[in-house]
Amino acid sequence: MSEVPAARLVIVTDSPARSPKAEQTRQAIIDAAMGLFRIRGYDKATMRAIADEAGVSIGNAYYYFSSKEHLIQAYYDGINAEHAAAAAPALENATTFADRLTGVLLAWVDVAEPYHEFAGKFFKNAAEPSSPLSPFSTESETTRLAAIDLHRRVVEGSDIKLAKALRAELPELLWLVQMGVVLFWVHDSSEGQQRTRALVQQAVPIIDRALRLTRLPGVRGLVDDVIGLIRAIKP
Amino acid sequence: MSEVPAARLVIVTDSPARSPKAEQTRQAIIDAAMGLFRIRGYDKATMRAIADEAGVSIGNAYYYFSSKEHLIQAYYDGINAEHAAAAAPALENATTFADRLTGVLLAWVDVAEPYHEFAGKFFKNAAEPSSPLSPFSTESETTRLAAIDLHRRVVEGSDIKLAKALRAELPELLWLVQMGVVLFWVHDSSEGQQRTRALVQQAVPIIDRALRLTRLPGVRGLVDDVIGLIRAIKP
DNA sequence: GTCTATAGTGGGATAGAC
DNA sequence: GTCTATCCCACTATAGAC
Repeated sequence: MSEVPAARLVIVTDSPARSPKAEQTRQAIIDAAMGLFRIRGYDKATMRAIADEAGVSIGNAYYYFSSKEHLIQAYYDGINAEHAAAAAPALENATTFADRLTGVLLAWVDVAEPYHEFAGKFFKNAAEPSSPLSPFSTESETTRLAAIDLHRRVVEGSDIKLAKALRAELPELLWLVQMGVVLFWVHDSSEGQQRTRALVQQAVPIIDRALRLTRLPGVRGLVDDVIGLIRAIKP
Repeated sequence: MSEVPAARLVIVTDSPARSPKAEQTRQAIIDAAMGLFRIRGYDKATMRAIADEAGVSIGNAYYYFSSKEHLIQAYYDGINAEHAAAAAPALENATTFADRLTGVLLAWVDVAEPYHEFAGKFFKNAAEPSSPLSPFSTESETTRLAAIDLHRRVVEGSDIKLAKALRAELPELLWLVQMGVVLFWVHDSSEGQQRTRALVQQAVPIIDRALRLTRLPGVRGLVDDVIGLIRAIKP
């Protein structure tokens, strides 16, 4: 259940341009950090210990990651890349909207599971608006757009029929749903995060039904207003 | 616009039992902290500076507040008390559901405004499950229940007609809406948080309409499922 | 460009005397 | 309840090796 994924996280940030050797060092630091985060927790995994474990000097660790938080950012990027990979089967095989969305959301829970224990520390920093780690920040725009794109594929490959305007906003709305799942997941201390999985499995059919109801005559006007509001508040 | 409220915040936590002298010291620390937070920002308002400003030693400051974050919690409690007071006129005078909800939500924005700049610091606690400051934690249950109670009064004093089960869950749902508003507000850098105010004013009528639609035949079954889900995931 | 070693700063938090 | 002294750690600075 709580195994580290066999494959290494392959990180895709754009910090210092890579030589093979540099890449190796960089990866060693990330591996050491992730290992220590899991064993000791975020606070007790000191930069000294991480550098030590990776077999480099503190100075060198800071050469690659300008703060302890940036180390987390690397981890965050890794989860996103893994998520895209883990979601691929669902996006290839499932045809109904509900199955596709469930597949993508559960894939995230699977991918994130090994890091659940210290994830709180990470999301804590992410929740602060001034932090570059915030999912709403410009710094994490690339990551965010990639995640939204995943949900664009959920919608586009599905059978669902919706008003054009709603369909256009839906990927972003589903990304917000995913953020909600993450918030729930962070607080979920059940074995293997079973409660989060149950939430996804029960919530998705409801979302699916709600979306189909938007074509109902009495509801359509309301949906237009919601769309209008969304567009008004987007920066 | 950004004035500190003239009246001192009277804090209602339950940390060390009060002697008059203790109360005085405690309040001096809070006053110093709030002043420095606003002038220098959270990070630069060091515990040393706060203790200094309050005329006590660092050790003494930690005697009253076991961490810098707990200093913020005291603050948070103060905002909630102020919010209840500021919401009272709306709860006494407004009769429609929409007006009552708008009044309560805008009262929060008014009360919180002077501290918008460093508010992000305490908001990030929401995301960290292990923190006693999390709005979902058992430690902040009293505060949370008081806030939910405010929304219970929004519902009870209003003209809205809803299915019994939905009506029972509504105060908690409205509290979640308020958390959403807080999330938006924290990221809102517009002058006087005008965008948040606009959001509230546009979103409330939509919520109002959506709630009234729940009595529609095609929608009723969906609402029952949502209620079922909510009850299933509540711990 | 990659890396080491080391010395130093500042601030959150604590121990223990009074 | 209050203080002083101290610890620990993130982070910086620097000087230089390969």
